[in-house]
Amino acid sequence: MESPLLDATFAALSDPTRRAILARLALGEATVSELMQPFALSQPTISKHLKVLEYAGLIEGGRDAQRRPRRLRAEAMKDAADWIERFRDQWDRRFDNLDRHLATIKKET
Amino acid sequence: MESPLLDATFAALSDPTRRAILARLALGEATVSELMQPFALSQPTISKHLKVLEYAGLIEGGRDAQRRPRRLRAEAMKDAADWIERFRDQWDRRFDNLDRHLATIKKET
DNA sequence: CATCTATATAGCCATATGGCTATGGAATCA
DNA sequence: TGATTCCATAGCCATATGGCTATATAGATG
Repeated sequence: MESPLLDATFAALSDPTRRAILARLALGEATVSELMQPFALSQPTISKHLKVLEYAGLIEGGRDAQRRPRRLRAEAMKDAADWIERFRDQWDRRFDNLDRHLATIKKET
Repeated sequence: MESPLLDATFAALSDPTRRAILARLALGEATVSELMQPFALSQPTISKHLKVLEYAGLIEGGRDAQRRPRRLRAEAMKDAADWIERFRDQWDRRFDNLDRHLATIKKET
């Protein structure tokens, strides 16, 4: 039931800067300087965001000389998507049941 | 690009208690006392969680005498699901491109 | 070696979050 | 009316979060 990683994933997704970073990384690997570029934020602030994303398992880092290029890890994202999907299934079934129930009532009258 | 509601939705989903409450509400309307029942948490704490969920647009409240039954609103959840899905599309396309690229390279050798 | 580039880390600050207790208010019920 | 039930609100506390500046470290380069 409980899932600290899922907690961390949703929390990571709750910030617009981090979502933008993920969107950028969906296009391919990028260095910190590159990721920093679109934002009016300091470099340490970006590094902090990257740490949050890494903690959530959403990205991982490599190394290329002084650079620490980040790339996506899609699995954590999938866990989040799965939770919502399972939720939606349950929700949909509920309406199916309601539909059947209403149909039954209609039949009975 | 920015979306305060999406921020709020993901933030709301990042807490296990709130996800459990949503799962319960997927089964149908429930009062605060009913929602409280599975948890070792005080009533005001549950009310606070409900407020967070309501702020995120994930639930809404009705009234029945002293009771304040809550029910789901699926739309906000859908926004979150949509964001992830659009993300995944982009991500998948990237691999498609990579596949094509590799195929091209292979052809050329 | 000296320096420059790329990034991380430390530490500060203000605000948000998640828990609690205490209290208040509205309906119901005796 | 008075007590009880259901819930909200206020206020406190500890910790987390998101921003910053200043500084440290690692690798490249003159």
